[in-house]
Amino acid sequence: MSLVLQSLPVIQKAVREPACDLCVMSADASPRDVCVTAQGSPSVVPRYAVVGKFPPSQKATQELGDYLTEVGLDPTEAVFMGAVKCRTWGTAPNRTIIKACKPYLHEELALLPDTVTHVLVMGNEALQAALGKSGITKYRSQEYEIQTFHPETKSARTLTAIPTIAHSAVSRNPGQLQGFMADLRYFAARVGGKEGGAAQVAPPKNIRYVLDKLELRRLKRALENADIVSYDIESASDHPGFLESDPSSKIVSISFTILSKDKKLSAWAVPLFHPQSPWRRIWERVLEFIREAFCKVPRSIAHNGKFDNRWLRQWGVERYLTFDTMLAAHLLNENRAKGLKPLAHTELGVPNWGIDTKDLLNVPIMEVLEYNALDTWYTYFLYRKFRRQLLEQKRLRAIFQRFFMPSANEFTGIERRGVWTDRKRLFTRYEEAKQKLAEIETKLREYVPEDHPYKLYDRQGNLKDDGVNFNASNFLRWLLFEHLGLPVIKRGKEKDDGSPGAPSVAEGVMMELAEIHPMAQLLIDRVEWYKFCTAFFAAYTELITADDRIHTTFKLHGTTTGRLSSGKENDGEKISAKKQVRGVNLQQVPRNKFIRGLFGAPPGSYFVEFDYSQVELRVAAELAHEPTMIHLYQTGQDIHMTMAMQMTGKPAHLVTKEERKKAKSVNFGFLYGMQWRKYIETAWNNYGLRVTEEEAQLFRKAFFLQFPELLVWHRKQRAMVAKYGRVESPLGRVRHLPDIYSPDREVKAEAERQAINSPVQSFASDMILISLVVLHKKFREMGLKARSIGTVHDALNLEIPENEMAVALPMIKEVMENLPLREWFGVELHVPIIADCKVGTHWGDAMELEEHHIHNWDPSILTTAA
DNA sequence: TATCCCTGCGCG
DNA sequence: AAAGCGCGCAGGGATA
Repeated sequence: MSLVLQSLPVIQKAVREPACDLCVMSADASPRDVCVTAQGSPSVVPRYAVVGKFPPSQKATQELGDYLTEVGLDPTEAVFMGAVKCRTWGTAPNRTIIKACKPYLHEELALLPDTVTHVLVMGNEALQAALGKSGITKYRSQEYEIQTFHPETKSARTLTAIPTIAHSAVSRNPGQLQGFMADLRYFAARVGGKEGGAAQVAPPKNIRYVLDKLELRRLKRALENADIVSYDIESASDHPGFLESDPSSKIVSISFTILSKDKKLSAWAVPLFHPQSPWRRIWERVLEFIREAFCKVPRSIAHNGKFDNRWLRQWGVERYLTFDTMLAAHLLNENRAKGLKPLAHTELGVPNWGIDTKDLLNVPIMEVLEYNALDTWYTYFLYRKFRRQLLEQKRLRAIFQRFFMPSANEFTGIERRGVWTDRKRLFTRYEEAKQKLAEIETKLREYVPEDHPYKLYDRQGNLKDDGVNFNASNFLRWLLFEHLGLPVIKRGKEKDDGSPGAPSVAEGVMMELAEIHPMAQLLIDRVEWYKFCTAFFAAYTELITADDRIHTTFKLHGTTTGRLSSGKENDGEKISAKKQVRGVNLQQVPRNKFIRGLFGAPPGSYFVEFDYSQVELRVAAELAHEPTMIHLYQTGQDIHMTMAMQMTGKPAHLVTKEERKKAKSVNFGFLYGMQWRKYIETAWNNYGLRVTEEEAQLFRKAFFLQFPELLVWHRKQRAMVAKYGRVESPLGRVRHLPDIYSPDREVKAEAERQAINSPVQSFASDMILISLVVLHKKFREMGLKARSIGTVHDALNLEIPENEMAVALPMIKEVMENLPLREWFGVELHVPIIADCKVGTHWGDAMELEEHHIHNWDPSILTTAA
């Protein structure tokens, strides 16, 4: 269908200013393209409006019209407007331009006929112009009001705006399509006049508010007769990280949606510590009253239930979670937004029912309870939908049941347990680090001139601060490249306006500058100590709990491949205006004794690390059926060492650990599609090694000559993703790569490399999750107190009592090297899988055990070796 | 003051 | 023409 657009005469007459010179755009445009106002189909009564970046062009509108048609909207019933009214080529609209043009748009909006009540706002520029907000990914998918008032016609209007991303962004990155279409469907339903959008699920007819003893007893009976319970807590804490063990932490309310054994559905909300709660003083007893009935319900559902379970466990409620809707959503589509609200929106068509959860204690109790109950209500309906989808996909279902949900439950314990931290070392070493940093900065200051253009003055003109900042600041760039006149070796990203990026002050650049100026080496050292102080010691000292342990949150939904991410509970959480809540990522603890030596096991136990040796290379060898690699592994050889020998030209016994580690990054680089140019950079940055272009090309060629099947496998993955738009790991984890259909070659090539990497990374990380759940079961069966305390991608960290070591070590090795892959997934490996073991009182001092020491544990080997 | 984007670097 | 993958945290600078 072709769409013919014309300017709407009423709006054009009132708004258009052909001589507009409020910004630079008009100078670039031909006269007829200056100040192009609202367009629509003549002789059709418009029913909705669309705001984009520019006035609609025929081609762009046609494309958009197809999307609109797909969700049931008639594009001829639309009024199209631009945030910027001039049609130009070459000039990108910045904030100043959008601001200048904004009044025109609001005049247009004020003049829209009454048949138009909803506005689709597409892209960040339109968002800025229509709503005065910036950050489309944050504001999309929700409803906002636009108040318009036209001074001449004296007409006031309230329009409902629904922002989404620009459809041009969708064409470039097809990965965005799903969320975009959900937004359009939602918009279409609202234009259609349906209250609550395209809601497929109605809210509960009534919510049972448990405010007295009678209702509490009824709730208990309902739980006793329940087949399924969906649950959710609201919590509050003075501790900014919301750690449940903080003395100030309380459960504000708890809610349930219950499906009884005779299939009746009901929603319940129980106020607990809320200030207006009738149970406030005895809330813990109320929880205890329903504890057993709640824990015995056969099936339990929650959205990110690991969080709720940690808090409930703090007050003695041990509820095993059988179905987590967030994790199911992630497994079914790793790319989508996983919050309850966005999922209810895209999957059930339910509009946001949110309240500001930051200040729950000051929200009226009934609002909190309703909100809390709706959370469980919609969680229940998400469960029904996702359960059906998982039942249809056997392999995903196996993953979900065999180890995804079990490991989620295991991480409840791991996060609560935390990792033991040597308090004494922590605080003394922090002081040492600060001292070291101060020494470096003293030396650096010798190169700072008395006069420099970065001094800061207060209002009285007194010197406030010396403006010296050795971080990657404008001051540092001035000092190095203007004052000292050192050469600019590399620049950052080009600016939007085409001007060159700022000179890079990264380590690789400093390594080159170190040959001509002594300051560069000092800066390299400073960066390291600064990072130690701020990102590690500051966070550790702040977050260590009274029992000498540091806790992190592991997200099972944190990555696209199935790896875990580790860090703070909520991204972007803040204490105050300036200060972020600190988080600890226990997967990025620096690999040196100074910092890894802070963590360990308390007296009476050992810190034990089992890691899969070269696991990604082994998996790649398996997936590629690479005969040389497989042979090397079957004969017990080390591919990283082979590469290290090639790079250094040293024989095996002279290659250092550090050199081998660096060769590793080169192997992974080539394995996953790195080109020779990037290899030159890698060799220099990681290795301090100068490689010529010829050498780089030779090395890469040699790598693939040695392992020729890898290239065949690369081709196979590229063909696979081109055909299906997705790839799968051997266990059936799916990585959707819609960007493979992008017209942008760079975007497409990126998707191809991801298609190569993903199955490998997925499989390797799933091996650790499987280890975790099998081991946990073994520990329980064998009555051991040994426990996992965390994972680091291909490694499992444990805390094992001294008297269990002899039994635990060989058992763990046996389990990890012989996972039930055939029994659970029908997968058979040809490459041997090896788990290496390190033991120590502290992580940093842990010693690698020889195979016979694993089978014949003797604590004295730790001391005799030292 | 709050937010966004970028740089830089810690880990696998 | 050019292209390793996967993360989280601290900080600077621009902008409204």
